[in-house]
Amino acid sequence: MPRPQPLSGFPELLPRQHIVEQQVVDHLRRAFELHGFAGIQTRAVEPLDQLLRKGETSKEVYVLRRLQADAESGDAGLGLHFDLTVPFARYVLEHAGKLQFPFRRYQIQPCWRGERPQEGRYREFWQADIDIVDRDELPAHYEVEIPLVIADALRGLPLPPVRMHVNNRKLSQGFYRGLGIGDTEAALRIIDKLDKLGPEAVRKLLVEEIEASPDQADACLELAGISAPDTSFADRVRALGVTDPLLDEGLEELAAVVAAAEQEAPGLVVADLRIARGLDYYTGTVYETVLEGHEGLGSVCSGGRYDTLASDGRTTYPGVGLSIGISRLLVPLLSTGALSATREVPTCVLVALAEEEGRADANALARRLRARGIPVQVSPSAAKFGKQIKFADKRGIPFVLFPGDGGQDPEIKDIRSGEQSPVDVDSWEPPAEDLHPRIVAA
RNA sequence: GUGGUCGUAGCUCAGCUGGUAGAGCGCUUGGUUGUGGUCCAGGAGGUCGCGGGUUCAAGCCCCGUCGAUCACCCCA
Repeated sequence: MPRPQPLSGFPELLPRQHIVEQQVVDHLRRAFELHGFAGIQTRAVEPLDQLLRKGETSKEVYVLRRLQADAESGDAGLGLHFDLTVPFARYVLEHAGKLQFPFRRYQIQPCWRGERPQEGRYREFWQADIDIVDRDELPAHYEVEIPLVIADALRGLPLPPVRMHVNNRKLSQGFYRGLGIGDTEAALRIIDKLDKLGPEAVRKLLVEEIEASPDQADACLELAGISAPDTSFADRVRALGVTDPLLDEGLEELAAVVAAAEQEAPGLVVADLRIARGLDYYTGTVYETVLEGHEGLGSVCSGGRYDTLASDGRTTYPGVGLSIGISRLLVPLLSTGALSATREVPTCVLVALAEEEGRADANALARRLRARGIPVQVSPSAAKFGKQIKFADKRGIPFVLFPGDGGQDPEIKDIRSGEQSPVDVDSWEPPAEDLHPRIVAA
C-alpha cells in the first residue's frame, strides 16, 4: 500500500503535539469548572434544519448519509455541527425541563466545516465553548462575566498575549437608528467589512446599498473608528451628537464590560466599535479576540449575546457565550514549533533491563513507582545500557532506573545531567516539574 | 466553489541551455566487551505525486489528473 497522503483541512498531531493540546484542554476545563460551569457533550450530528435555520446557508455543512441508503430516499437530513452554539441551543430546548436556569455549561468538542482550508482554518477543528443561558430574561452582568472567565482560563497558558475586541450591537444599531438609517442590520453587515474593504469602499456601499446620505455614511465610519482600552469611548460616541435609547443602553452595557475587564484583567479588552460579527444571531455584546503577533490568523475566540437563538415559541432562552478556537490557536503554533512539550511520552522513568530474565523484577520495580503515581515503563529489550539510555533520551524520558543485580541497590540516573545515585524505590520522587510532560514555548 | 503557486530520500531542500539523482539532518553498524549525547569510519534508504505526449534521451518541456498550499468567500 502506498503511503497515505494527508487530508487537507484534517490536521493530525504527533504525540508530543497532542500532549500540548491535551494539557491546554485540561487547563481550560479546570478553569471553567472553577467558575462553576458544568461540562456537557452534544452528539456530532444535528438535523439539517436545525443547522441551517436563520438562513445560514453560507455555512459549508458536511451532510451524513448511510452508504446503504437507497439512492431515491435521499439523505436523512443530518449534518455535522459547524460550531457548538447552535447544538447547545437545541440541547437547551430539548432538555429545558431538566435543566436549572440560569444554566452555565462548557463544551469542548470537534466541529466540521467544508470550507477550503488555510492556516488556522480547518475542516475539522476543536472548539472550547462556554455559555450562560437563562429563561426569558438574561441579566447584562453575564456579558461582563463571560470574557473574564475566558481571560482567567487563558491566563497561565504559555501563549502569546491575546487582545479581545468588544462592541455592542445595541450601541451600533441604536446609533444608526438615531442617525435615521432604516436597515440597521444591513448597515452593521457593511461596517463589518471595514477591515477588508477600507473606508472608501464601505462608505460607497452604505450610500448605494442602504441609501444612506453621505453625512450618515460618514457618521457610521466615525463611529467605527472609535476604539479605546477604557470607558473613554463613551464620551467620544456622545461627542458625535447622536441620541437614541438603544444607543444609551449599548453604551452602558459596553462600558460595564470594559470597566470590569480593566479592573480584573488589565490589558485584555479594548472597546472597538467596528466589531460587528457577520449577521448571525447576536443582539448585544459581541467579542472577537486576536493573538498578538498572529493577527493574520483572525479571531481565536469569539462570541456574543443572543436573545432569540433558543426559543420554542412560548419560552425564549437568551444567552451569552464565547468559543475558543483550540485548533486555530494551537495548530499553527505547534507546526512552527513555537509551542512544544518537554517530552513525547508520559513516561517519567524507564526501567533498564540487564538481561531478559530480569524482566519480572523490573516489572515489580515499575509497579512500586506507579503505585505512587509515577509514570513508568520497562525497557523493550535487554540491549546495551547505552542503547537503553538512548531509547529514553530520544523520547525525552528524564530518568533511567537501573535495577542493580545481585543484591546491589537500584540506581537512578538523570540522563540530562548524567548524575546517577542509589535510590529507595519506595520513597524516591522526581522533581515536581518532571513528573508529567510540560508545555514549553520556544 | 473561483484563481495563483508547489509536488525529488523519513525531514529540509539542491539538481545549470533536456544527457540516466545529490547534500545536510535523521536512521543504522562499527570504533566503544553492558552507561547515551561529542568525534571518526562505514551502511541502508528514491516507481523524481500519478498517467499520457514530444525526443535518440525527460526530475527538467507539453497535456491531463491527484494532492498540498496561498488568496478570494466565510469564519474558530
